[in-house]
Amino acid sequence: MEGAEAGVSVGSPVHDRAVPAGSPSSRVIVHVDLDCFYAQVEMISNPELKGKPLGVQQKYLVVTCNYEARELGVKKLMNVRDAKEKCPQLVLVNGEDLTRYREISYKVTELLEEFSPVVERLGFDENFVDLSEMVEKRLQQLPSDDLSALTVSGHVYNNQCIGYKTAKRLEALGISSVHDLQTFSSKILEKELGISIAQRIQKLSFGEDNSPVTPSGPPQSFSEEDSLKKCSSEVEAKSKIQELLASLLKRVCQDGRKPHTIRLIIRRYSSEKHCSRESRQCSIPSHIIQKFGIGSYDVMTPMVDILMKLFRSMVNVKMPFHLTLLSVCFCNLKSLNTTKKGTIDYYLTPSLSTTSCSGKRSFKMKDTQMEDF
DNA sequence: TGGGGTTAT
DNA sequence: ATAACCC
Repeated sequence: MEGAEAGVSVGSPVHDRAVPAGSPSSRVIVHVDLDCFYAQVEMISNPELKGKPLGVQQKYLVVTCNYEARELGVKKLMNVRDAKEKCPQLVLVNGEDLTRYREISYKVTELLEEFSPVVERLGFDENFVDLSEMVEKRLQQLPSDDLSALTVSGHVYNNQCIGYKTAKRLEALGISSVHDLQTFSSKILEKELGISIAQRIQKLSFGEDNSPVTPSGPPQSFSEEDSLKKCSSEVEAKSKIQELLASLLKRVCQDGRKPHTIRLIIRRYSSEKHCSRESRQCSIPSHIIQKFGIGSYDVMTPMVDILMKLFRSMVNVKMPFHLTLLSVCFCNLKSLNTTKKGTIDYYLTPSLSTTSCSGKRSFKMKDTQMEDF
C-alpha cells in the first residue's frame, strides 16, 4: 500500500462537499482525485526519479507529468517534441503498460471502501465516496452540545492550494451552505474571489449534487489496446492481436470471473476529424470459457482463431488496408457462481485460480492508513 | 492525442 | 454496434 499512501498524501487535492447536517437529504460525499497519478506511481517504483522533472510517455505523447515538470512548462497530453523543447532536462518513462497503474488504482479504491463500500470510480485516479452513513453515525455519538456547534458547518471548499481560505471568505460573505452559494450573485462572487474560482465553485454547487454515488464494484470489461503507425497486413494484425490477447488472458485469469463475450476493435486510417472505431463481437463458446482458469490448456489458439474471424469480418484482407489501432476487449463477465451472491464474491474471497496465476490480489488493508487522511 | 473505462441508444 | 461521455 505504499503507493496509494504516498499518492494520496502528496498529490491529491481532496474535494469535500457537505450540506447542513440537519437537512433531511443531507449527504457527505468525498471526491478523491489523485493528481498526476501515473507519474507518482513511477516515482514510487523508482525513487531516483523523485525531484526530477518527470513525464509519462505513451507513444509520442506526454500523458501526464509531475509538478517539477509542470513548473518547467510541461502540460498534460503534450507532444513529446514540444515537451522536450520546453524542458530539455525532462525525464521520460514509458507508461503504455497500465498494469501497475491499474493495480495501485484498485488498491486506492479498496482502501476507500474500508470507510464505506459506496465508492464510485472514475477513471484510474478518481473516487467518490459516500460517507453519509458514517457521518450520521458519528453525529449520533456526539453530546448535544458538540452537535449544536456543528450544525453551522454546512460548507463547500474546493481544491485550490489553500481551499481553507476560500471557505473562510465564503463564510464572510454569508455563504455557509450549498444553497447559499447557488443563489449568490455571480458577479459579486467573481469580484470577491476572481472569476475563475467563483465560476468553478458555483458550478460545483449545482453539479452532480443529487446524483447517487454508484458503487463501481469489479470492472465490467477488460481491454488492451495498441495504437500503431500502420498495420496493413493480416500477419501484422495477427501478431498484435496475439500480444493483446496474451495480456488479457493473464488479467482474466487473476480476476477469477469468466468473460462470455469477446470484441475486436479497429481504427482505420483516415484524414477525417472523426476517427471513429469499428468493432465486432461474438460470444465465446462455452467449452473455451471452461478452460479459462486452467493453465495447462491452450486457450490462445482457439481465441486467436475467433479474433481473426472477427478481424476478417471487418477488414477485407484481399484489399489494401491501413489500421491505426487494434484493441481486444473481454466483457460480459460472469462469476462461476451465477447465484444471487454474484459479484460481491470478488471482494470477499481470494481468487480460486490455480498456480498458473501468480499475481493474486491482496484484500488486507492496514489499519494505520486511516490516519493518512 | 493514449490507453483505458462506463452507460445509453 | 456504435455513440457519447469520463479520466
